[in-house]
Amino acid sequence: MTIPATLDYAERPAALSLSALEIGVIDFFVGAVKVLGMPKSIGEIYGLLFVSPEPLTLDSLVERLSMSKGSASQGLKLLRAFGAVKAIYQPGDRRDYFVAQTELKQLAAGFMREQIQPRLGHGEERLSHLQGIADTLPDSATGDFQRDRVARLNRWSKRGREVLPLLGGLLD
Amino acid sequence: MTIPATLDYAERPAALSLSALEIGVIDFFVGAVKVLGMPKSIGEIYGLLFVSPEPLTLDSLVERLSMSKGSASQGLKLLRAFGAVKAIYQPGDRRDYFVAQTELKQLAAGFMREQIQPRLGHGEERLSHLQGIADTLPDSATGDFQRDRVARLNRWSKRGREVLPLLGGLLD
DNA sequence: TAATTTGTTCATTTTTTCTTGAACAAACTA
DNA sequence: TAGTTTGTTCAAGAAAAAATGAACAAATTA
Repeated sequence: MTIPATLDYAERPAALSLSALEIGVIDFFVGAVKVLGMPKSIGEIYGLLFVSPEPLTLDSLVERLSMSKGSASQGLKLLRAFGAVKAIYQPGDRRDYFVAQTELKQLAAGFMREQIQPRLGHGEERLSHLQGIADTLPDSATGDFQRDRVARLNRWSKRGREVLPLLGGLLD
Repeated sequence: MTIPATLDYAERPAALSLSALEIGVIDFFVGAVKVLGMPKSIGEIYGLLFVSPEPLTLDSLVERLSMSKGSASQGLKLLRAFGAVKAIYQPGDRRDYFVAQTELKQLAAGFMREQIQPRLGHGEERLSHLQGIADTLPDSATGDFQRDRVARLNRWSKRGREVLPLLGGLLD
């Protein structure tokens, strides 16, 4: 009992309910989150919320994106942590409704806070550990060279701390 | 999108020939390239070259990092494309010798050119496709809303093109 | 020319990351 | 209270990314 090849869209029924514009916007965000190193489900969820004039429930995301409830729940959790999505109260309905936060500056701030800052923290720790080792290096040509390298890493780190906060200001 | 909590070079046999400082620096760069979405072999190669006072051959990288020749070759290829590593000629030796390029600004420029710009290009294409669809949307509340969203994406894109070039200037 | 060294490519294997779906808990409702 | 709806968690499976190693080519040397 096979279905004719020309009807293969029937295999992904829910995708039919997305308009060309919705598909295009989702596509855009899937590409964007890939650049930022995030799973595509994140881009799908944010993208659909971004084009939707109405708030959407978890179930409608699951249905329209043909995505598992687990992925949708996890994805929304992450997006809320970023401040990229917020839950809004709808009177007379127990379900959570979600809308996209669309201020670029806030999106960038959330990404910075949740993804970048924690990792930079680790880097700083590693760096001070390295400095400790560098200080014990012998007073040889190699020792001098390597101390210089560690000094360079410290300059990079300092420069990073100076530059990152400026980015926010550029995104108003 | 997940980052391993700890890196255990000390446990690996061939890592024995690496000093504590070398391990620490490699560790630092493995963390850094992960943040940038690159494989750890890239961080290992760059890290070892970064701390090494002498240029290294492909074979010495393979040996000291206990990495396959294939990975080392591929990694060096990518790092050269970035301008993060350069091959230097050693008289009387047929092998290629490699050194790390350590100017932060140039490293950033290479990363931008090889990784960021191409992906942004795709985004621009998708965006103009989206604009085409938006222009055909009916003159309804939903149509207006969605046209507005696409307009917002275009503003983001424009802002990105304005801001990215400024970054280079901040890294002197 | 045959053998050796050096480095690249790419199919396969391994590792890592993402998604799924079922079990569960909490909050409501009949 | 028993049943339903809503959403979360997490073990297991699927998919994607990275590393390996063997085959190959190019350059060199005996």
